[in-house]
Amino acid sequence: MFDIKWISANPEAFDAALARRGQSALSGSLISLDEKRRSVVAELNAVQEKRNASSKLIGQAKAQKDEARAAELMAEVANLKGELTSLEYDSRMWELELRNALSVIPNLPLPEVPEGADENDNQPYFRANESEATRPATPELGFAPKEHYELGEALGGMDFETAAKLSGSRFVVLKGQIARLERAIGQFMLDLHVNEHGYTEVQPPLMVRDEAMYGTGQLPKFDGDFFFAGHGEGRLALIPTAEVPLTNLVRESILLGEELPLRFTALTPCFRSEAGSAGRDTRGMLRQHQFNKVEMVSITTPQTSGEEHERMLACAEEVLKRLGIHYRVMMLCTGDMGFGAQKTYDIEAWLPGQNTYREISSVSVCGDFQARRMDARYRDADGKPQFVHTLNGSGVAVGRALIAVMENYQNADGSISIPEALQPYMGGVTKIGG
RNA sequence: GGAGAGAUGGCCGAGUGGUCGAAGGCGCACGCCUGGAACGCGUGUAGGCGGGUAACCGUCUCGAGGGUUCGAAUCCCUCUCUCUCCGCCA
Repeated sequence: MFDIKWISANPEAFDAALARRGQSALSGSLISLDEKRRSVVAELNAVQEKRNASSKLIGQAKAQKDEARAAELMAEVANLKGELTSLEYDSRMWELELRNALSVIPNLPLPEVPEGADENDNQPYFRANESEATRPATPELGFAPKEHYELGEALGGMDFETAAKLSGSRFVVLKGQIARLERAIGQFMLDLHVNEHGYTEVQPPLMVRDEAMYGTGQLPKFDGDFFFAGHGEGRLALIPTAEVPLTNLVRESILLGEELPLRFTALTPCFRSEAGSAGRDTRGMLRQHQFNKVEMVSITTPQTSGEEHERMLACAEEVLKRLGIHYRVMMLCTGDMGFGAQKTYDIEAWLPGQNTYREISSVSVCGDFQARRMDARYRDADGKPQFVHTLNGSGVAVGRALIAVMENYQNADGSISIPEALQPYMGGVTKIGG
């Protein structure tokens, strides 16, 4: 959500940034909408002022028992009534119109974000002092690696057929040590962020109101991408990511500057309809309707969101370093970024079975885009309320981390070694199968 | 699911139709007092929107929305949420 005042003051910058996202110019129509709105509001205020002044005089006249004077004033005010009603209606309408127009505009990319159409234009990202060598190496398997579902099915721990009987496609039943491994990965990551990265563990609701979905930008534009459960007359959305409840934790509030940054993390199931991805990644558990994910959310001041973004990326990377899984970091181009993001880093894990990198985490800074939608503010040094900045990142997707562990730690006999970091969570088990 | 109570500023709490954005207290900030503090005294202390370079002015907001009225925190309707008791239940 954008500040119409900012757009009015910087129409060229606004349209230029939109153009980088492949959107046509909007400042002209938005500004004229706002001008109409403001002129109605100004008129409404003037009439209200007149009415209020007269009403006070009526009170005084009545107090002095001057009924004649009171009657005269009352007649006067009665005439304003129709005008008032229609102005109130108009101002509400223009307000809504402007809000609706603003609510479907995606966030603007930061200057350093590379311009591009799709994922092919994303750019590898390294910090200073960082290179391939500072990240875990690819495994030297010495045999033809299998894909995770081949391994999982052979081990009897991954059952897509039965899941289909229960729920259809894009679901899986995990069993035995594979189920335990999935749990271990989630626990390990959650503990890492809580114990070492300073995040507060949260167990949020998995079903949320439309308002919460609107706050983080999932609605109104992407209604078809989610599951909804009927609830009374209305509905509740099954969260597509814990970003929604974690970020909305601060909605409609004014925080103290000293409280920031706030850092939340949660391990939750996520639900996505995958409506637009028929035929993509249909085998295995890469793309499911339901999956677990550890999410990180930070609430910061505008001054610190940039460095928090780097910090959050490092927190997510640390998961892969500890698991010893090779990965790369990509800075998403303008065409590949999500609706609410100003800048996004994707972490892509190396999957030997697929012989490619696949996204396992996405870390975004949203500026005040979500804060405006949620009305989440803090008091700055002058005590003035300002919108916070919000960030979110996976730390990381559990289902995909399971895939990565299985494919990277597979042995020639189809067994899977357990990375050291996970062994305490597996009751000391060092290998599955074999 | 049944019965009842309630929602006011950072917090507590008064206010049942008229000058109330709202008494009083607490908290907080600043000033005075003090060697320094406490005490005491004084001043200030919500947010949105519109106008204005600004000081400031106007307007809206007492859970949300609608209604009655010249005028609503106060009256009426609907909704949301919270609490208590009963029933059911992981």
